[in-house]
Amino acid sequence: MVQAAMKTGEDAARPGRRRPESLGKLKKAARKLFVERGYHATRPQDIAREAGLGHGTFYLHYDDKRACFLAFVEDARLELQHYVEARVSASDGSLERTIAASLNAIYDYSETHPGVLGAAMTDEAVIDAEGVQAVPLLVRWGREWAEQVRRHIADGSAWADYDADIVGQAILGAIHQTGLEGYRSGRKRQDLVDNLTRFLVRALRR
Amino acid sequence: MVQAAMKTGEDAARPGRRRPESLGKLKKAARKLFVERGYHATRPQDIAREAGLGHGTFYLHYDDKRACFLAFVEDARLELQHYVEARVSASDGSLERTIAASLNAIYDYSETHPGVLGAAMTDEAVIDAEGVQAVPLLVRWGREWAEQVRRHIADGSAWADYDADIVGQAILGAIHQTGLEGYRSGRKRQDLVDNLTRFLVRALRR
Amino acid sequence: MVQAAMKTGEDAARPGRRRPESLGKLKKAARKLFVERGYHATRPQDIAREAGLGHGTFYLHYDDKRACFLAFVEDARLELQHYVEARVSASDGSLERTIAASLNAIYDYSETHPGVLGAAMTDEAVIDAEGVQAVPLLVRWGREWAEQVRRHIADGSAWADYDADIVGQAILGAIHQTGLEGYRSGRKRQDLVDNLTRFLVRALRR
Amino acid sequence: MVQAAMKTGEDAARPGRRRPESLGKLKKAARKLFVERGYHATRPQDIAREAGLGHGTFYLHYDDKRACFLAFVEDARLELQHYVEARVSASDGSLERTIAASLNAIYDYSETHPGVLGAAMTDEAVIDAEGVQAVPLLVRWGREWAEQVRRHIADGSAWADYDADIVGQAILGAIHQTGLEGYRSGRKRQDLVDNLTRFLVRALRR
DNA sequence: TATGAATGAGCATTCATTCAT
DNA sequence: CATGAATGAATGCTCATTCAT
Repeated sequence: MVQAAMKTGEDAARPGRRRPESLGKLKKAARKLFVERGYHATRPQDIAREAGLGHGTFYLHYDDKRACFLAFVEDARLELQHYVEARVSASDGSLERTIAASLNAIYDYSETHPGVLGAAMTDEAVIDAEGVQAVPLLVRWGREWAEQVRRHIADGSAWADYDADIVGQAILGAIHQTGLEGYRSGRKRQDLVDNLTRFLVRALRR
Repeated sequence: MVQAAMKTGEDAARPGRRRPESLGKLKKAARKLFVERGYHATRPQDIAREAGLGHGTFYLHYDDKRACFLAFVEDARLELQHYVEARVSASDGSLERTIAASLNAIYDYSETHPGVLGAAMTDEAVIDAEGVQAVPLLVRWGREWAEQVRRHIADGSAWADYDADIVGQAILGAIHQTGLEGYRSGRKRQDLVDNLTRFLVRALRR
Repeated sequence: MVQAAMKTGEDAARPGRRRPESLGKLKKAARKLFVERGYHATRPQDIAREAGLGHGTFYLHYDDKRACFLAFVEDARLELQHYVEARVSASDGSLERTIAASLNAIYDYSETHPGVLGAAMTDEAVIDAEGVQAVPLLVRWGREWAEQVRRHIADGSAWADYDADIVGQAILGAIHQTGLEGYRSGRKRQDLVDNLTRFLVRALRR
Repeated sequence: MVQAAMKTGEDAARPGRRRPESLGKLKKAARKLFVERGYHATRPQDIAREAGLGHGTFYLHYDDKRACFLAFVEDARLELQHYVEARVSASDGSLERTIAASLNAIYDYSETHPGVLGAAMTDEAVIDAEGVQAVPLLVRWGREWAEQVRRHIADGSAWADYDADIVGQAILGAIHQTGLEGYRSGRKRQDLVDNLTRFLVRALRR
């Protein structure tokens, strides 16, 4: 689904028949609009037009608006995951470096993809009254932090009296809220990273 | 349930000439429905009927749905503030006690007013596409924590190398996220308070 | 539901508050359009406009388009019932007179309410794929004929070897089809009544 | 299932150059779906997929959905006609035998092709708001009955005071309605045939 | 001859808000 | 002060049909 060539502008390979480049266009358009206007103010029709496609084409690729938004969220999640994993695995495993690397990854992502995280974290309760399905994005990320905490407890670098799940959520919450407000009030990124790293390291390190 | 105040915000209804009964009924009904169904799934008409009033009466007291929601949020904010202030001022001023008292106040409020904080924190971007006005509730609470942090830095009980504003948001974020997910997953309140108190005290105390 | 006065054009009584004349207007408009265009080609919006009302008003009075159509059918059924009952009870009870009176009533109704019966008999399977509810109008009318047949069998004026239910449907079917096609091809009403009366009387009378 | 004919109507597809396989598949699929879901709930796309063909192929064989439905109706009409002709010509020409043979043919067809007659008789007003074209199937069948009646009047076996056209429609209506409701309510076929034969014979025979 | 992605007019329905009473 | 009938812009979604391949 996006292997190489693209007909309209690039070069057009000839394998199969036609390239389903529409989905790619829709994804890009959806991200742009969800970020710019938010979920409620974005109509499927707007996404289609932004993608240069007809209204109906949207429904060829997504069951409904909700499915499109969820796909956007999932994409963002995976992208951020790659960012973080790359930075973290490049650091030594120390608590401080892990945290700093994670924070830097998140801020890098935020800077190169402005607004995406904010849009992707739209409370799911808000996008569909019923069928609240799945675990919210923030909670999933909190669980990943819980995993980190567990690891550091196990290797003796973090306090053993913590409940990793609770502390994982706490860390994620601190990062999230700091990032949101830091962004709003125009704080310098290095200050945010420094303060937050210090804060979290002190909270965790035995 | 809150008759005085009501001028901090923007609605301030009709100042209460004779029987401000209707406003009280509407407030109660609005809180009930915003909590039960959320902002989008609650219609002014539903609020009016729940209050036992005609549909039009709603607009006698609120300019629009948004104003009604904002009034609900403001009320919740003030109520929680009273809870926290009462508990905190009853404790000695130590960092640990202050934090523990705050957390207990928040959890007490959540238990006696189930769902209210969750509903009140509905992202404002969601309730009005344009004119994102006002500072979100969470940020305001974060600022109050920043104030606390500043105090503790001043009296030497907290690390002086912190930027109080950043750390204040971090604390609020940790509390918020922990509370949300703790509620979702049914954690025991004492575990939440204990872990979080430990976490924050270690992060702050010099 | 249309008792006397009418505000807009007639005279406006002052009893209660306001007259729910909208429902009456909608009923009239719905009948007109269902008759002229059929169920599928009539949009709720068209009905509202025809009634001189806003789109939304339609949904103040009917849950949905289907409910509106069903109400139209029910009204037509009752009206025809009154026509038939009046004519039949005015005749002596003889088989021939009963049949002729019924047929005349039906043709009178058709002439004074052109197209209504045709529209009202729209197959219900057609108006809603699911929830085929209720017994089709034709079948209900067939049952009323079955009742007549049963009576005539009981008093010895009709053949006792008939199953009244089957024959009731047969009679109704003969009337229906004859009426439809007679209308289409412009047959003289008296010819239809005469032939059909003869046909049914000979079929039934012992 | 019907490969010859197909030119009585209006579609006539591509005359069958090479492999008219696709048309056959489409016919089968269309019949299945029109019977199972009805006209409105069946999309050309569904028919094509059911036939194992691409969506576009549908329009290679039919001008539009309506033409496809009409072809289905015509096929059913011809099939039933063959059934009836075979049975009727096998009987002696007496009124009673002719009627009984016809009824049996119809019920045989209904039993071996469940739902087909019901679907084929979908009111044409319903399948196309404008250009009500063509004579409805029922009316055409009514005319065939009129022909029978004329014959029996001519040979003296039926009352001469009947207008054959009117009575033909009446007969067809009685058969149709009885069949529909008999099917719905699960009447035994023999009862239906017996009662209806008696009913019609008595109505007609001088 | 066959395909299926693309289209966009069209539809039923909702809901925040107004205003005559 | 209170009412609730009325409004109509707006929304999410469907589907018969076309056309580039």
